[in-house]
Order: sequence, then structure tokens, then C-alpha cells
Amino acid sequence: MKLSQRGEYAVQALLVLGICYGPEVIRIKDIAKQQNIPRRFLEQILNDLKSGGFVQSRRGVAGGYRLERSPEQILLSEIIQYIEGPIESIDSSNVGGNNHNLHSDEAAKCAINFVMKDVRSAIVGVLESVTLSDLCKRLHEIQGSMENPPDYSI
Amino acid sequence: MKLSQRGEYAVQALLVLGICYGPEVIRIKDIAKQQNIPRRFLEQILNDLKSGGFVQSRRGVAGGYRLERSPEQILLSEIIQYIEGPIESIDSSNVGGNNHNLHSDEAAKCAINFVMKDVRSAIVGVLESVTLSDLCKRLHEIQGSMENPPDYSI
DNA sequence: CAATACTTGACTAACTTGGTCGAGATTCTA
DNA sequence: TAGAATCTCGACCAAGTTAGTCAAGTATTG
Repeated sequence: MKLSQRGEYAVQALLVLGICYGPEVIRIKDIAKQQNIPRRFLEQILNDLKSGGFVQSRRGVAGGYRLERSPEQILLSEIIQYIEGPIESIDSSNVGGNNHNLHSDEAAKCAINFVMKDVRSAIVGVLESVTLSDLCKRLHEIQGSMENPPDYSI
Repeated sequence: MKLSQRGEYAVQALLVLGICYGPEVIRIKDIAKQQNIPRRFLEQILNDLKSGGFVQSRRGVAGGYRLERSPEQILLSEIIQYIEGPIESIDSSNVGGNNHNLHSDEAAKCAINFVMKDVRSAIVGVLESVTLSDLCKRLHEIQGSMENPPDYSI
């Protein structure tokens, strides 16, 4: 279970916007530079995040992006499921209901699906428990530990 | 979170071998037919499962495959992690230890990794709780519900 | 008007996935 | 011992996905 590059970049970008959350807008260029993301690629991603209702944009010379909602209101599960596609696939065919007339391969697939459904629930459970705000706090902690670098001098 | 076709076929094949677990050996051809898996592709997969220590093979005219261990001793997590690659990626760089001298993109990736690590643990947790034997039982249940098909006659 | 920044969609190179194929090695049976 | 059945090994291939680039356009500000 690994995020695609696209997915990781998306969360990184939202993290930056989350940290700087406010009425002002932040330029693609700055996010790209700070997070070391290819600029043109990030354009695509932010555009996509806009369609997904995660960010707003402003065009023109003082343009840029900001979050559409506050970081507390954005679940990591939403972001990732939007960018990477739904984790909880809605197939659920032959699960829990009538399992009649299944060929033996279908029966096997069905048995496997049973546990994969649990796996997906577990994933979503973890991701739903984390907001963008939580991630921002975590980032602050990590950066906090950088503010007091170990003193190796005598 | 979805199994690759390869992964699903692998579990299906092991399920068949699990159901028929015993000293005798089962032919690729039969597994392929029963589970509707492309024969040549299944050859690859079973060969791979052999390298992974999941199955034994016998060559020659009465050849075939059987499980290397009993179904109770095979965890679903082992199978899937072997076929699909490790879920619990061992990177864990910058996790829990010294987070000094991280560039801001590294700090962000680190924060993200923190929660992805939880996700992976959750996945492995579910998969470790299921043995091949459990899956076989589940399959029996599903097939059991086929033995008494609904009677639509008057 | 010029500069800046987002917008849109086409394009591409590299990689992965799902699968096929041929030739060989091994083993059983007649 | 020949031949048939079966696994073994590695090359090959088509289609799809991923990561990323590019060009031309639109909107906004100074």
C-alpha cells in the first residue's frame, strides 16, 4: 500500500495550503518550489483538487490557491479516495446475499472478497480518523524538532 | 485496495490446493479449468508460489502441485505480501527517530508516512488474522449455500 | 497594454500488468 | 526404452497506467 506520486504530491500541496490557511492565496510556483514538485505536474494536480472541491483558485497576477474548507473539515480519506480512486470498491457482488449459482471460481473470488472487504474497511477507518489539520500538527511537530538542532559544539 | 489479477489467481489456486490438501498432487490444468484461469499464466504463478515456499511440485506424467505446508499454517498476509510485494515497506526513514535537517518537502513526506504506516499496519493486521484454512472454510460455507438451491417449482 | 498566474487539453517516455509461446527437463507407463 | 504427460524457464508482447512536459489560452492586476 503506497501512495502514487500524484497522491503524495496532492497531500503535500494541501499540507502547505493547510499550514498557511487563511483568506490569502498561494501560488503554484511557491508550493512547487517549497515541496520540490515539478511545476507543470502540480498545476494538473491542483486543478484536479479544485474539481474535487478541496481548493479554490484565483487567477491573474495576484492569483493562487487556497483551501475551500478549513483543514479540520478535510479528511485524509476524502483526499486520497478522490485522487487515487475509491478504496471501498462498490462491487460487493455476491457478498452477504444469495450465493446461488456461483461457478467455483466465482465462489472462490467471493470468499476472497469477503476478507478484502475487511481490509478496505480497515484502510478507510485509519484514513477517516485523520484530518488535514491533524497532519499539519504532525508536520509542525516534526519541524519543531528541527528548531532545536542538537548541539555538537563543546 | 484491490488485488492484482495475479494476486487473485494465486489465492484462488492456493484455495483449490487447500481444499484438496493431502499427499496427492493436483495438475495445473485442473486448477486452471476449475478456476477459469489462463493456463500458461497460472504456470507462471504456481512456479512463483513454489519459489516462495508455498507449494511443492512433482514433474512428469503424474505430476502436479500440492501445498508445502498445511492450510492452517499459511497466512493470507504471507501469500499476498509475497505475490504483490511487501505492504509494510521498510523505508521508515525519518520515522520516529531524528527528524533533523529535513527539507520542508521531506518533513511533509515524513508526516504523511506516519499515517501511511498506520494504514499498512491495519492492512497487515487484517490479513494476518486469516489463514488459508479460514478461507477454505469460508468457501465451503458459500458453496454450502449452493447445495440447497431455492425451489421455484410449484 | 504588459506581466503574472491559473486553465485546458494534447502529448510522450517509461513502466507495469496480464498474458502467450517455444523449447527443455523430468517422470511414468506400456 | 519410446512416448506421452507434466512441470520449468525465460523470452516476448500488447495494452494500460503513471509521471511528467508543453503550448496556447483566459483572467486579473498595475
